[in-house]
Amino acid sequence: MGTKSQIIEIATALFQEKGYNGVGLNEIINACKISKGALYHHFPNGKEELLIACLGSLNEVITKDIEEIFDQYPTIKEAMKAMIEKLIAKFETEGTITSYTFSSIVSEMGSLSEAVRIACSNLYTKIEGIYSNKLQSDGLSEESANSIAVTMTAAIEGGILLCLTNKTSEPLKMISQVLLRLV
Amino acid sequence: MGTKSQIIEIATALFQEKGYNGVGLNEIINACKISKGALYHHFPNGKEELLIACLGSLNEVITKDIEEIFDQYPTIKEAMKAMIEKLIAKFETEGTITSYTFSSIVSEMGSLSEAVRIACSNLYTKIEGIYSNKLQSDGLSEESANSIAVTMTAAIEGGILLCLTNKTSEPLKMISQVLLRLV
DNA sequence: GTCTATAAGACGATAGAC
DNA sequence: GTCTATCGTCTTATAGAC
Repeated sequence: MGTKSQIIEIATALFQEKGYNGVGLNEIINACKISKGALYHHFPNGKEELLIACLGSLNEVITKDIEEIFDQYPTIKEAMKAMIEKLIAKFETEGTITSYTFSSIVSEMGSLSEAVRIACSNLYTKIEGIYSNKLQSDGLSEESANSIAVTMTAAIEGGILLCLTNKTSEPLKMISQVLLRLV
Repeated sequence: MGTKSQIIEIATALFQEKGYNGVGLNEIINACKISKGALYHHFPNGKEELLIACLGSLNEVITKDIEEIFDQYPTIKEAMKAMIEKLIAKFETEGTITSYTFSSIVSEMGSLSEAVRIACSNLYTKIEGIYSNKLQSDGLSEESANSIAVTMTAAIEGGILLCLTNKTSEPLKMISQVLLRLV
């Protein structure tokens, strides 16, 4: 079923870029070239159901994407370096970053439901898990690996915000250097 | 001039918590117990003018607050530790963090104006500057201090997002430990 | 400087035809 | 499964009285 997954794909990018409240259903159906009726056929409970579907899809995409990079490189140092470089390259060509971030949705959580919070929490947990596993296979203790994994997740999410705000990829470049010094 | 500054104060907290698009003018005037006419008297250009006033006010408040903490402690290590502990204490008593974060506004920037982006950029630059100065007075080179300052800014902003998402202060506690190891 | 009343439009959501 | 038409609500913003 192409339509439903196409809606999810397009809506995900819009939500990441502008936030949940920053995107209207009209904007989504225009971008997808479908009608309001079609949208509500696939998501009978409306906009928030669509958002949660987007977060679920994002979970799969991000996990697959990051795991692929992490399988390519033997140590966390190399894998992390490659991952952030990919992020920077995308930012420099496209002018925006949507890849591994959903801070736009998280930061509006004060006006969203508990189901959304849990979906976001699952996503962060999954990302942290990938980092932590690689750190442990590099020889770190579980406790130490978890702390660094959380810091990496936070620094990258924050770094993306800084890049978008300053319209330059410098913050992520600096952060990459500093994070690599941690391991 | 009580009214105008009161509007700014209340609106700032709401914007930080729910994002720019997550807060309506009606919510703001109800919280301030004023009328729509009064709001537009003080901010003739409407909601975005109010937002920019809020970011300017936030600039003063955050700077003063962080500088006060940083003046109290001789090294960045102690100052940063105290700052994050203050953040955690506030989160644990109030259940939310609005203090030194405006990611909610930044992350909606895709749907906001250039003037807003610049106001946010100024804020991040100012915070980074405080960290960097302290790092340099601790003996680090300018280049090294700047990299670490940016990483600290990003990690704290990201850490706040993780705390709000997971409804626990653990992420900031872990991040504090790791960041302090950097200096 | 603050108020009420109102405008014009966008919002999310629904009904019913095809 | 997709469409159009519509509903009620909420949005930002304005006008004009006091």
